[in-house]
Amino acid sequence: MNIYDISRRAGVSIATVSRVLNNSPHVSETTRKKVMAVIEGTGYVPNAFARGLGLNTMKTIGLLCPDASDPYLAQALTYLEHSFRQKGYDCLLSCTGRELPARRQGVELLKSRHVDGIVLMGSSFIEDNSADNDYIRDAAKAVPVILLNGSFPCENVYCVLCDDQRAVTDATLQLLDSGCRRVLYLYHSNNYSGRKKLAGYRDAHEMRGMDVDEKLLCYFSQDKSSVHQVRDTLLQLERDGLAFDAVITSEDILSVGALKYARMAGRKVPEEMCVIGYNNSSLCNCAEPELTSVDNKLLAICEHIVATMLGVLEGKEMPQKTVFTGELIKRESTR
Amino acid sequence: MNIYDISRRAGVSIATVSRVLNNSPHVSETTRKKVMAVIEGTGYVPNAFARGLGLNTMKTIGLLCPDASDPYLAQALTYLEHSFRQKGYDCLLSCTGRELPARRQGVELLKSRHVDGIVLMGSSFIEDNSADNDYIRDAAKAVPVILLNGSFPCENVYCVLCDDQRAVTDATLQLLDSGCRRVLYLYHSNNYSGRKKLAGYRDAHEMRGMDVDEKLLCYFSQDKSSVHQVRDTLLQLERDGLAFDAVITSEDILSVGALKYARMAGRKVPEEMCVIGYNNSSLCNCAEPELTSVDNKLLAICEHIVATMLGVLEGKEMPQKTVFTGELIKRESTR
DNA sequence: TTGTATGCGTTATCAT
DNA sequence: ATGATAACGCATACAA
Repeated sequence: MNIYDISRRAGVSIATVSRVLNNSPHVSETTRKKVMAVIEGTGYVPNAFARGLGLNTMKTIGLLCPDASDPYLAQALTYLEHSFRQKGYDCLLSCTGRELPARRQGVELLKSRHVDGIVLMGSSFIEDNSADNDYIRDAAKAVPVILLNGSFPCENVYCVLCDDQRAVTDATLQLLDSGCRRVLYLYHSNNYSGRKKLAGYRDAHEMRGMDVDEKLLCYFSQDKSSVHQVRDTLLQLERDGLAFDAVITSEDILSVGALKYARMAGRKVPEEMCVIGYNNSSLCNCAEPELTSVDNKLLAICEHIVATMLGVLEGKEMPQKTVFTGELIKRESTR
Repeated sequence: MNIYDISRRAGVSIATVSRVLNNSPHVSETTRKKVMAVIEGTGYVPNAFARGLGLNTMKTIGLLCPDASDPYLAQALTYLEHSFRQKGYDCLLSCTGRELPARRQGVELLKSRHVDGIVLMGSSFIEDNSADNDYIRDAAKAVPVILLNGSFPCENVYCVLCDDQRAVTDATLQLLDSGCRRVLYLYHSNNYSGRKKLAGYRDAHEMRGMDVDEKLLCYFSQDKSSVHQVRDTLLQLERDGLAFDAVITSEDILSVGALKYARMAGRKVPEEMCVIGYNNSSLCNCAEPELTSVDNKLLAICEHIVATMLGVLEGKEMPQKTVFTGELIKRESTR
């Protein structure tokens, strides 16, 4: 069943059928009704591929997601997909992992499928070595690219993010001002966002005239950041004589590990030790005690991403960079 | 840059370029090299829409996911997308929520985009009222449909699932045989899978010659199933005089709520009360104490879904229904 | 082995 | 207001 069949049955030309389909104003009411009747009677649906070929778009957004099973990214995925679909765009998903070659390949794939725009989800996309970001610059030449939680000044690349540095500063100050003296910092990324958070940690100490003990900065590689790994590492640090009375982490999951440590070491939270996570993910309510965490405004970020993408696709001028402010959500793991 | 440009620059016909592109054997090595050189020199990529129009496929699988932020479905999403992409198929994602009209619309959308196959993720797709499943029968007339954790006998619909009933029976027996006498059952779905799990709970009691106290069956609606809601409901049940010494739930998240209750009520887990979840999701390690849960073999299910889909698309005969057996993963919340 | 011609199902540009 | 026809870019049957 194609447009020719419809035109034949309705006794009009395919041009008229097409006009009815795209509700062009240049159709008489009578013929419109006649054609619509045939369309509904046959259940005809226009062929999306042919339409795509003619218009050079299938109204599709490519979502590049390092890991859809990460609660934070899964939440973002849900928000983005929902909003885009509401606006008439479908989402092509590509879970590439965090390795550069795979990400590059993911972008290549999306480009080859002629998506209308690409969203890079998460701060892990920007590499330090500028040349390693060429695949993004390249993609931006073809379609608008939007970064979720990343900063990358480039034509046709738009950035929507949270001020991580300030958010961590505020969170750290909260710890210091509530009496904590040695705040352990756990992180598992050295990328742009990761460095910003670390800088926030340092800022807070500087603001209170305190030196940062570099031994308090504890890095976990992505694959070694399971709850148990973190717990065991902290137990070991304690045995090695490292003292700390608070923990702040770059991700909620690391904080859950810290809470596990506290329980095993018999340290009361928050009385003897405070913990603050980051992302305000669904883990916060599941943790015991429930986790104080930085809400980095994911919903607002996602909505802004969709609005920006649609604006760009409509040819409007859109802000290259939009920054939201994080907010500390206090629960049971802090005083 | 299209196939005509390439053919002109290479001094051959578009047919030859096409042959090179699809590595047909009927091309001399010299011309192949000549054409490849031009292709690589220009960075030409064939237009996916035109190709789709001609072949009537863009090698795309539609994933219908009620909620990508659910840890279990997010995990499935990751597995499926990864496997499909490895096999050369891209995934179009549609997070429709759990309401019938939206799901119906989601299927419609995927069909209109001519996906090669559809995966319905989760047991919430099959309605009790047979007519309400017509949209699935309808979709199956156009493309193969695969159900993740659902059973639906229908031509061109394939089912891959875990034997939930038996898994819950085994889990419940484990509780009864370790001395628990009053096992509370928390669930939040009355669909096919939900009823199977409940039946498993009843089976276990029957096998041990015990009657089921209907007051121990506690339903939570999807939107009222937050950790806190569960905790508060259990506190109220206890105040109302309902006695129970174990909890088994249809989802891990409900078990987390039960653990929250235990802590607030001052009941020691597992000494005074045991808890078993379902799905063996990432929440299990985050909970305190860590949650014993039924592993329903998600990875195996997803891999089998992909294999089945590819088989069907290649015209092979594939099993209509494949059942995996769940496995109880013991952690700290049981004796 | 290579080239020519046609179909795929739309949308858009002209005429009328 | 409507119709004829040309793109759109590829795959492929058929011819050479």
